[in-house]
Amino acid sequence: MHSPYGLELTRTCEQCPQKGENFFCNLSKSTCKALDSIKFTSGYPKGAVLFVEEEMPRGIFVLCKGRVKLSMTSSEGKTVILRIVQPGEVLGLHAVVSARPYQASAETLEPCQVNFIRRDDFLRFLSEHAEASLRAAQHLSGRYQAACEQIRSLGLTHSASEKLARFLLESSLKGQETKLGVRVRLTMTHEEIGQVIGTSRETVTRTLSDFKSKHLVAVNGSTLLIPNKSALETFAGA
Amino acid sequence: MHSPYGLELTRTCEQCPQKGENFFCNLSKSTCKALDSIKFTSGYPKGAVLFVEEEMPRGIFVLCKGRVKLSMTSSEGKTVILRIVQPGEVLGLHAVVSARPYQASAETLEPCQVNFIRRDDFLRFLSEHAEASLRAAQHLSGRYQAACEQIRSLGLTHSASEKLARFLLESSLKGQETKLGVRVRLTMTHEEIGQVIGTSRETVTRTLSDFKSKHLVAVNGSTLLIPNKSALETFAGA
DNA sequence: GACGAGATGTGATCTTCGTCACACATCATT
DNA sequence: AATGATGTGTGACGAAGATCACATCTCGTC
Repeated sequence: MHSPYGLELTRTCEQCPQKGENFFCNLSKSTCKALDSIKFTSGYPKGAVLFVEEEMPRGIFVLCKGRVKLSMTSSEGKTVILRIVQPGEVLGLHAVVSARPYQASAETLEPCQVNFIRRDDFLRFLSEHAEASLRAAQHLSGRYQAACEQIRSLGLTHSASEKLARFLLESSLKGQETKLGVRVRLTMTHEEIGQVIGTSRETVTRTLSDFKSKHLVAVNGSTLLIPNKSALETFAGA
Repeated sequence: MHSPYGLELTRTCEQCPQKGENFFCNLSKSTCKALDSIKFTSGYPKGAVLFVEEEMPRGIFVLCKGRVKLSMTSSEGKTVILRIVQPGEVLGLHAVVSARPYQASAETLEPCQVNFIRRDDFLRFLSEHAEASLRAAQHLSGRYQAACEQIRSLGLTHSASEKLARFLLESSLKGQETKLGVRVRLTMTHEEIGQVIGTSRETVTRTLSDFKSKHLVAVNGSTLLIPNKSALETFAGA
C-alpha cells in the first residue's frame, strides 16, 4: 500500500505543535516504516464524525491536519468536551488498546487529513515493536493526566470564574509571549468553552466580560491577550 | 533480593477481585521473575501516605492487601476522590511512565501491604519486557476510561440525585445478586461519597434518605441493598 | 448591500445546593 | 457507665448559576 503521503506519520511530527512529544516522534526507522505500511490516509470535511461513543473501536486515527472535537453527550443532550485534538495527536488509542467501546465522539471542526490504522493491524504492530508499546503507554499517561486535570477543574472549583480563569491560563500555554502579555488564538465559541469547563454559555459570556472590565484579559476578534498572567492566576485560586 | 513473599506479585493476582485483569496477571514466568527481583515489600499502618500530589515519582506501588484512597486537594481544602484502590491494583504508574509529578495523593484507609518498585528499575524492566509495556498500556487505558467516567459524572449530570444514583449503580457492579436485589458492602462515609461525586456531605445524606423513602435502596449498617436496579437506573437518567 | 445564521451581550427569575448550626447515633476506649 | 470522636439526620438561609427571553453583532453568501 503506497499512499501519496509516504512517511506521512513521521513527517507529521515536524509540523505538529508539541514537537517530539507525540506518538510517532523519534521512533526507529524500521518501526516508522512498519507503521507507514499499515496506515490508510483520508480526508474529511468539516463536521464529519470519525466515531461516536459506545461504538466498538475499528482502529486508531492520527490527525495530520485540522482540529477534531472529542466530546461526550448525555441522554438529555448536555455535552462535555474532553478536548480539542490538534495535528499530530492520536484518537481512539485507549479504546483500541483496551478493546472497549469509545467513550467519546470525535467530530472534525475543520477539513481534516487523517491517517487511520485498523485495530488488528495496530495491535499486531504494537506486539512486534516494543518501543511502540512503551510509547503508547506514555501517550496514554499523558491523556490520563489531562483527564485528571479536567476532573480537578470540574470537581475542585467553587465558582465559574475560577473555572474560566483556569481554562484561559491552560490555553495560554500554547500562546506567545509579547511585550503586552501572553497572546493566544482562541478559536472556541463561548458555548464550547462552557462545555469544557462545565458552565452555561451565558455564564461564560458574563464572566469573560467581567474579566475584561477588570483588565485581566483583552479580546480582539479571536485573539486573547492576558496582560497580567499572575493576576489571573491568583483569581484562579491556584 | 529475596523477600519472604516470593512471587508475591503473581500470587496477588489470585486474591484480587478483578481476577486476570490486573497488571501482573498472566505474564510469562520469566517476566514475573524479573519483576519479583526488583520489588520491595513493605507494610503501612492505616492513614499512611504513600505519596502526595506534585511530588516527583519515586516508583510504582502494587497494593497487595488493604485499601488506598487516591485524591486531589485544592488550595482551599476541598477534596476530590479519584478512586479507592483495591488489592491487586497499581498506583503511580502514569507518573512513572510519563516522568511527571504525581497528580494525586495516596493514603491508606486500612493497614496495607504494598510492593514498591523503584522508578528506574521499573522503566528498565518495561524496556526489557515487551509484554509488560503492552500490559502497562492496557492498564493505563483502563485508568483513562475510569477518569472519563468521572468526568461524565461531574460534568454531565444536572442534579445531585443523578450523581448519587450513578455512583450507587457503579458500586453495585462489585456486589452480589440476591433474591432481594443487588447487595453491596459500602465502606465509604457520606463525606467520602460526596468527595467522589462532587457534592456536599449533607446533600449525600439527604439524597440517600430520599432514595430510602422511595424504596430505591435499603441500608443496613454498611451493606446496601438495591431491590430494583432498573428503577434506580431510570433515576440516574442513563 | 441585503439576508440569514450563528455568536454574543444582558436582564429577570427560579432552583438547587452549599453552608451553618445543632441534635442525635454509633462505637471504641477507659 | 462515662467520655470523646466520628458519622449521620435535619432545618433555615442565601448565593451562585441555570434557564428563558430577547436584543445586538459579525460574517459569510447570495
